[in-house]
Amino acid sequence: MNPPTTRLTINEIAELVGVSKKTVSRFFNHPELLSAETRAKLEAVINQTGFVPNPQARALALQRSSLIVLVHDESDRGVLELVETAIGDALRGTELALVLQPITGRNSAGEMRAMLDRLRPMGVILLPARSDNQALVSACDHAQVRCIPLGQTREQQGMACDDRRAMAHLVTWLVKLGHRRIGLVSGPETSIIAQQRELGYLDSMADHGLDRGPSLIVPGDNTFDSGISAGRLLLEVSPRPTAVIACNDEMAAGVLHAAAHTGVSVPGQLSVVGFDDAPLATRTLPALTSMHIPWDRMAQEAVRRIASVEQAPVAGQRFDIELVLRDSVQPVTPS
Amino acid sequence: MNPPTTRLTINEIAELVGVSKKTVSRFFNHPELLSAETRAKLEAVINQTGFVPNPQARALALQRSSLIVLVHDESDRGVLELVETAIGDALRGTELALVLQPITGRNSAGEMRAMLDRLRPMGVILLPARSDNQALVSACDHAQVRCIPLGQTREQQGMACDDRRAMAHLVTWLVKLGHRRIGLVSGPETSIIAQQRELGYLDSMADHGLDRGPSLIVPGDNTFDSGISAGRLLLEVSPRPTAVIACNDEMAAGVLHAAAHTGVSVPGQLSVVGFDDAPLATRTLPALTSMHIPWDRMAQEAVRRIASVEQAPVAGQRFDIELVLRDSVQPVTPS
DNA sequence: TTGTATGCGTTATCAG
DNA sequence: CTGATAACGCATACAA
Repeated sequence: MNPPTTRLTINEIAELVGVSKKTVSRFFNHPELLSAETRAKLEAVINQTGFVPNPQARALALQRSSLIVLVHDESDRGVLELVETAIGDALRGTELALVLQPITGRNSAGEMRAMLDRLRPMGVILLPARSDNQALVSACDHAQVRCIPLGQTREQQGMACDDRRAMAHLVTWLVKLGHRRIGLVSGPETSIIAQQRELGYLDSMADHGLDRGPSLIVPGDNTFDSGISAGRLLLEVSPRPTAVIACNDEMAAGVLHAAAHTGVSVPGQLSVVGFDDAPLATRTLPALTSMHIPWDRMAQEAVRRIASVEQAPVAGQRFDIELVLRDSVQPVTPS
Repeated sequence: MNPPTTRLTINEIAELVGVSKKTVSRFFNHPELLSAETRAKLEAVINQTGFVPNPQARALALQRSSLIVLVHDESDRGVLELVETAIGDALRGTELALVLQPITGRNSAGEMRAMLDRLRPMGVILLPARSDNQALVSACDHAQVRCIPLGQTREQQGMACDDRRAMAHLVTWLVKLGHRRIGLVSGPETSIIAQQRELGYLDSMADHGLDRGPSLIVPGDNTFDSGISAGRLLLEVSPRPTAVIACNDEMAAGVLHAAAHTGVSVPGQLSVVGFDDAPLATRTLPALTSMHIPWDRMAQEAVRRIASVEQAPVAGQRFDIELVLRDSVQPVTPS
């Protein structure tokens, strides 16, 4: 059942079947080049012995390991959590393993190159806001490592959603509920996703002829604390917004806290909506209405692309965003 | 600065310095066996070129990779998040990388052996409730890889706290605040940590001569949902508890929800305290008073032990638990 | 379609 | 203290 002491090698399999080791190797890498007969014989023995090629040796010969690296910048634990779980599921029963690589410093390209050089991974998945960083993608290209950014990027590669359109729809929905003063807690300025969402907000506010003055837009950095600060600011503008959109759930939770500290009830006096639909959205009180970004599906598709043998450069793919209704939004009550 | 195209190998370093490759190898593995002179020459060239031994080749020769595996069962994201971050910090600037390995199935020992066999990691860190599973520790021992369970275990190995004593203190503290009816949402029955905490609760309740009937103890499984269910149950017992302790923050958040749905105000009518002091504890409303388990320090110490060259079997180490005061607890108000 | 020889970059053995 | 040589397990020319 399980190799008792020492593992089988390709040599022993070869001997067992009565072929050369190269033939065994081919069974794994180019099975189509084998005669049906030898293939069958090999398959039998390999299944029976449960032989698996040694990944370390493979890595040395191939200059490429069986690792998938998830690069993140620790700025958004919610997304990380979602993606981690999804990749874990996708990798179950696979030979592949997931490496978690925080890259936070200024010299991110350098850190990336060093990592690539050490791990020689099979592929890299970039999480926002690292997915924006074209230098990281280039580093992977240069190292011949497949790289898939998650979330919108300038180059439209990778797995992404149409954040601009989704945000516009969200604003329209709030307007239909009677909201006229809608605040926005935006994400990091340098983030393409944050930019797109802000544009969607501006689009839609303009469409509805609503005030979109700068005081209604407060920049955040995706952290809970920045959500609190932004929320405080937003609650001070007058007339006070009746709804606030935050670019992720962490910040939305921060807005909830700001409201509580200011004595503003949610959703009674203020509606709040987040982005990502992270686990946190269900933990808060009231539970957060949130835009569901299918991070899990994007991650799983990314894994598929990386694991696939196709040589073609991976084309981008688009996913839909859906609104998940919970308890933090209410129609405006006529006063 | 950075290797432009192809990496340097030990051979080229050897040639550059004018020694054999074995000598270069020794520089990294047994520097004490080199003459001060050769060592100095090597050091100069190695620093200058920034040469780093290829981990894949090293792994093949040594039968051991430069990976540290974090094994978890997805039951407690809060702890995972804390530990992940801490390990990330500890590994910064190191050659080591962190792989994330969920092990959830019934055949956990089998999955563990397969992983060990494939990755041949430098060390394994076990998170609760996987740290309880002696079979997993044995699998590591058998494979000669260093294994460090986090949190209390039957064998008192690894990094742990005195959960029983801490829980007893917590109960005493609540009693001093005037609480007499104190409910407990316990963890998974099979978890040593959960057992110890329950014992601590029982100890202390008995010491204070308080009712510790079974209705005040509701089992949970560390998930948010189980916290909600347990909270509902606890709020129905009469007379109603004035305080509830949950064995982790996720479940404590669930109790918060149960209270909200039942119209019981926290901390006004019900005090709630959690365990772990996970990020979630600050996100909830009210923010959770929680027992701070130093998961970060335990994880970093575990990494240190794994990375150290010492041959001695790693002895266990004890850490302190501290109460972190937030907004979910209040003294009992005389009615 | 299959086998032979060689390389991948490092470490360990055992001489000197 | 140091160096030639053989592992480590697999993959890729190239030849048969």
